[in-house]
Amino acid sequence: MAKRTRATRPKAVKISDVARLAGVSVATVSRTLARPDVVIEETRTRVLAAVRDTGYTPNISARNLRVRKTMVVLVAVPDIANPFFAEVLQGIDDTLSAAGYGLIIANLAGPPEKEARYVDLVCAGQADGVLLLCGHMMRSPNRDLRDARVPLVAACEYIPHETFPQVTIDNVGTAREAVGHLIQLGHTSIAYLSGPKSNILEQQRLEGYRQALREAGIAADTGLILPGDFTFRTGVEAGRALLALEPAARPTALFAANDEMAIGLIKTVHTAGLQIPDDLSVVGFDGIAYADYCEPTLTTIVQPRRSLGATAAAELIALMTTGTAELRKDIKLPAKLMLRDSTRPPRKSAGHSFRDLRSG
Amino acid sequence: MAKRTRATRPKAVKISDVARLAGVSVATVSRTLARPDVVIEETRTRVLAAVRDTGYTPNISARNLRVRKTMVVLVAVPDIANPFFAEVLQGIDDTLSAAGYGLIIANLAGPPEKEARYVDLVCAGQADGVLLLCGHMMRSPNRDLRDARVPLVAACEYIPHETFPQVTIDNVGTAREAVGHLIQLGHTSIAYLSGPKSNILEQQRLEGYRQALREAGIAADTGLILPGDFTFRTGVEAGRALLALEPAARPTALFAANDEMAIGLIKTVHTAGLQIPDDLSVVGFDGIAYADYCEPTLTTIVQPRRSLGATAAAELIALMTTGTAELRKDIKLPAKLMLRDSTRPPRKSAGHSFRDLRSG
DNA sequence: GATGAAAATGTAATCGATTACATCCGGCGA
DNA sequence: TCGCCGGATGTAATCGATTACATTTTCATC
Repeated sequence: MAKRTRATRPKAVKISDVARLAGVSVATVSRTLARPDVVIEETRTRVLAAVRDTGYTPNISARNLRVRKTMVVLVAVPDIANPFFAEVLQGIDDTLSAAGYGLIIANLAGPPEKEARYVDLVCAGQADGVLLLCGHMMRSPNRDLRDARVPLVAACEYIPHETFPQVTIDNVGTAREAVGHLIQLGHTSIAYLSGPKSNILEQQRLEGYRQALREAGIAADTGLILPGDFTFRTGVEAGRALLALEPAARPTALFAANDEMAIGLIKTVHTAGLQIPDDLSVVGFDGIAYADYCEPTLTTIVQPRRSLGATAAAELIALMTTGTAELRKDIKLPAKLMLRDSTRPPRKSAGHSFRDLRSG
Repeated sequence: MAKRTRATRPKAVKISDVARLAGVSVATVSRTLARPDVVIEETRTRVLAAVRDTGYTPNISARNLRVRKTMVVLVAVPDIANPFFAEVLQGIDDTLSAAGYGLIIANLAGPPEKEARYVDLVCAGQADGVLLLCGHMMRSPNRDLRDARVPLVAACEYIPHETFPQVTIDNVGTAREAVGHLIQLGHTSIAYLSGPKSNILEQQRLEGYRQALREAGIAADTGLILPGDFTFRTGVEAGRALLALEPAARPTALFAANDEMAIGLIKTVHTAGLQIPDDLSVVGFDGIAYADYCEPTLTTIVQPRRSLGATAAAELIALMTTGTAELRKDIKLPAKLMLRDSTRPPRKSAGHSFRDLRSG
């Protein structure tokens, strides 16, 4: 007489079915599956046979309800279509799914109410932990993610003033190294193609740029800081801005806060007739796959994308299983400068680093 | 006295707490939240106030256990780092999360036992539906995804001999159109850079290529079919193969089964001194973002990536909620040829389509 | 063979929500 | 006034697994 209002999934084998078939109690079945060593050999084989025959698999909702765990973690990603994050996600996925966790991906590109929905979901206990790749604490109108009393770990983008573990690279130091490479080559007029000012990565990379110039005794010229927002499009715009300058006033090198902008810029100035790297050396940041595909290939800072994800995931697992683990608050992973075809000494220079050329 | 073996999440507000505070029964609270119209105004406001004061959110595991639903769908993706799928995922995510579903992403790049784990997970009732972007039926050693008795929908890659809905583009027809464009321009020696032979998309695109040649009365030259596997690397290799040919024997145009290979090939032959499109016209397939970033920009077939995802998701939702809906088995979405800078009439030709030049 | 500890298994409470069914109450028609 | 109807709410069964505690079995030892 059961009238099915909604689509109902039929007949599921449950633990009591297995128990009946094996001639044991449900407790024994559960134990056989959870801790095989505590049941006697003979019972175990009987139970396992029954499990196989019935095709039993435990109902996860029931288990979760009982043990108060969900075995899923939520990963907040700024933009899933961004290849950089896609690779970080791979690392996360590898580690987490090996440990038996499922992951819900919260793609924050899109309407902001989505973020709120995800926060509520976590607060409702739908996840055992959260991985933030998004550079900010997620909020919903009434709650904060912290209210969820769930372990948090951040990766890639540093979130200031927080106490949970964060897995990042040394953006300041690596940016300094990138610009240092240009200086080594003999460049003294080095532009910076920036990200959105509010972004922490942008702030750190800009700081690295400044430090490198300062160390080399090169005066920072604010006219050489081009606005951008990490997208290809703004790279193109920056390229046009460069072309609009008097040739003599043009920088001989440029450090871009990420690869996408660098590639956009290169494409633009290259089509306009500038030679890369002869007329302009370019260094990017991130090490996305296309940095190695474009023409010329891009010298860039390669971030350990998979490791960033995997490390953060491992840290979160530790946190989730052992409660408050030893909080390694700031975990820095090494990023390295990958030399490719987009950098070279400036034309006028002999190739040595005559740092005081600038003082004219 | 509660000794916490595992990390236990503390104090969760439950429905009975709300009921007590509001001075009503749990049933009333549940009803207030599920069907506000059946409780009287005064009670409703009292309950809602209690909900707000306590910060109550229902325990999803408990609800799922009771109503036998999970509100999550599993999405099987061949490779999450592939920008094409990343965008399809966006469409899926938009639609699904708007409808209140969470999504578990099964990234099939990686060890095959992962696929099995996901199959088991679905069979265990952990998902209400599955979206397959992977071109094959998922399996685990003992089970098939069909055993899960859960709605399935496939998208992007067609899976033959199945009865569930599939959302794809007309690969044969669009490939024919792409090659037709080259023929229109006057090309008669047109190479094909193929995908892996076992892949259905490859088979369909190859078929489209053949049809276009046949219609134009051009004899298919199997020497012009270059092996590839959809990766950038094989595009590079194909480029080298092309360069190794006698200049006179080289095709004047090439159709690549996807953009990534096309870009790899262009980069390779371009660095070697061939002019694109003057010496070689190239058409790609997919319309990934980089097709518009590379130098020259790539003429390609643009797939409606977001719509593919969104449509498939919508179809799955229909299936999940209304049981066996009207099964629109094959849903074809339009893809369009995007003309950019990588195609042009062949050098010798006047630019008109003198199709019978070949018979010379 | 009795004894007790340890090992194996069983019983039943529990997790937190949904919902069929029971109950209560007010109002309306006869 | 009685009885009935229907709307609002309460009671308690239920979903399916885990596990504390109870009970039974095993077995080494004297």
